[in-house]
Amino acid sequence: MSAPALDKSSAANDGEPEDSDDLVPPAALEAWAAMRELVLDHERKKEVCEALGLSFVRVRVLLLVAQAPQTMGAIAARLTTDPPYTTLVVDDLERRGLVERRAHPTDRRAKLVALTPSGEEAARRADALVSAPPTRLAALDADDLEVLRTILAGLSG
Amino acid sequence: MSAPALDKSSAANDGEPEDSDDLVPPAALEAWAAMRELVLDHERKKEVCEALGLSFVRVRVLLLVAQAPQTMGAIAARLTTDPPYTTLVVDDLERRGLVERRAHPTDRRAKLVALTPSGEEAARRADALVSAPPTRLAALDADDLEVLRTILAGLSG
DNA sequence: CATAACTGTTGTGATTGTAGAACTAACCCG
DNA sequence: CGGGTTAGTTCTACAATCACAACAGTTATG
Repeated sequence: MSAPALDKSSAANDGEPEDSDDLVPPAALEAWAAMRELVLDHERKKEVCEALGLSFVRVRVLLLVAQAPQTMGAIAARLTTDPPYTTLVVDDLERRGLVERRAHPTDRRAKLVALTPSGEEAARRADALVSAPPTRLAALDADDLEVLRTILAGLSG
Repeated sequence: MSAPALDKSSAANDGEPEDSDDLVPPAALEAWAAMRELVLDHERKKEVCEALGLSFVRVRVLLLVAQAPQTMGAIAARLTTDPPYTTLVVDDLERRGLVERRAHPTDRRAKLVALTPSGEEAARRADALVSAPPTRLAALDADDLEVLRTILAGLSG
């Protein structure tokens, strides 16, 4: 990469309540930039989508529901899609036999979206593609990787 | 987050030439998962888009061209959009006075897309939002951050 | 020079995602 | 019970993205 032309002297943000720190350590900025580049460069939306024959939102639903059955609201919140569209997407996945809507145990209004067996299979394939680290990461020293893992493990919310 | 339900015993991928390693260190898998979660969780497409009044592809073009003027082809390749759509997006940005098409110095077919002054201003604002690290990252020890920065610096391709 | 390859554009159409109002069914609370 | 709220759906209209074919101008190649 050549030299970036942007003056990044003030990377503080103004409006948002989140990360409203005024003093961000430079090391954090650089580490963040490197991580962003690594992750965003390696995104394989195209590959995953055409491997499963699904649009990316649908894959995200699959991957989310694979962790645990979710209500429609939870899915919408996590994917930042509005309720109508969420309904549409889940309808489609249900029509394909990948998910099913179950009754919510305590709230009869809500529905729990869960994977069917073939949905699990699809989710597994998607996950295999998505969670394979890029070569340049996997090629690091075992020691460095261990350090990375340890530090980053503390961040998982 | 509760326990994931997917069996990730084999995260090796089959088809792609890239990362075709069969032996991926577990630490790499975990580090990768943590980084992905951090980056993808923190994406602020919505905020950036409504801050600039532009769709996300347009913001990406701005950010890309901010590094250095690019040909249409280079933009299309980097954003994985096809040429026709790239033309459309750059047209729009040009109409808004954020970028301009200049003549390519050596190839008269090609055009170099560069930022106008107000485009630079917009890119600066976008960058400020996008490159601000999440709080949980910035909140790490100075030592840990330094280690992260050092290890990750070696990966920037 | 003639042909082939490349860069970018135009035009058309399909697919995907976004936004809003209106509605049903179920829950909650006084 | 009755009014207010929530979860999800339907319907509508629209913006954004993607895909395909055809084209002009320029460059490269034999």
